Amino acid sequence: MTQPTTQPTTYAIAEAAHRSGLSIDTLRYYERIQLIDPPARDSGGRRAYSDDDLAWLGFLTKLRTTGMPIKLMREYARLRHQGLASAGPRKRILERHREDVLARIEELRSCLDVLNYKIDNYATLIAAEPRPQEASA
Amino acid sequence: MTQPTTQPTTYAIAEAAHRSGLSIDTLRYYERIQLIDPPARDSGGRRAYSDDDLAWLGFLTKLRTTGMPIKLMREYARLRHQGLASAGPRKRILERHREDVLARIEELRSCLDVLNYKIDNYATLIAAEPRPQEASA
DNA sequence: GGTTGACCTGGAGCGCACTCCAGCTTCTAC
DNA sequence: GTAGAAGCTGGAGTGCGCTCCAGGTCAACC
Repeated sequence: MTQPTTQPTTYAIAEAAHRSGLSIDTLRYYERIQLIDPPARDSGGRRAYSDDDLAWLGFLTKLRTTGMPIKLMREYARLRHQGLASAGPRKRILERHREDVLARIEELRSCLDVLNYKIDNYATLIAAEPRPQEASA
Repeated sequence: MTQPTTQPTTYAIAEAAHRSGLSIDTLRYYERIQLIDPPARDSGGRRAYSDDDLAWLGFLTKLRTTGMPIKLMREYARLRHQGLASAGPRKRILERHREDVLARIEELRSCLDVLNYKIDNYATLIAAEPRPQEASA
């Protein structure tokens, strides 16, 4: 909490990291690779993240969490700067990504079946076994 | 198909790669890091994968697909060599992993909500917009 | 006014999971 | 018996997404 009492709410990088769940290094890294715009700076040249910045970070995090590659996130970020004109392309990126996520969920679910089968199998095996330590004489 | 007509079914590395969906390099890599046992060799010293080998590869692929780190897969592979005695630990690994997969599915699903929201938003925005090219005079 | 701690920069390093390469052997087909 | 395809080995290289570091600045508190 290092606000100069003038601007409503800005966050030092440590606070922004805490709130976004990213590391300080990652925040600077995201800025470097232009995933986020350079945030405002305070009088001492330190980054001062706004609520909007945090909201964008939050959305980026959703995209990362769902496995969108950073390259594509950059493309999305770039389009964002063009405002409304790029709404179509951005929508298409998200739709495409939604398909990927749905497919991924399906993939995971199908692997779950195998896991369940294997686990059941082990359960049966173990139940059938005489206890390993106290062998039944 | 390079079988000497004696052994029932073995597969050259290219065929094994094709059937497992892994690359030839990955098969050799998995062997190097002891995820799989060295397969049999034919008279010329070439790898000859069995159906059992392929089944194990198939299972490994499920684990990888669901994000199990290779280190843990190695641990699982190691336990496997101890036979029935390690059924308990192996079951525990799979149960733990199942939890991870379920959590991951939930995470993806919750991100989907955000994606859907955003996409709807774009749809509304775009619908409200006068067509970009043929501006309404 | 000196120390402490948060933050700054540019750049190097890292862990993971492959992937590629050079140089060699071996089988197959002509 | 020779060309070409497929496979072999050990080791180096790659792409991704961070993560760490050295050396410096700045502000605040004692």
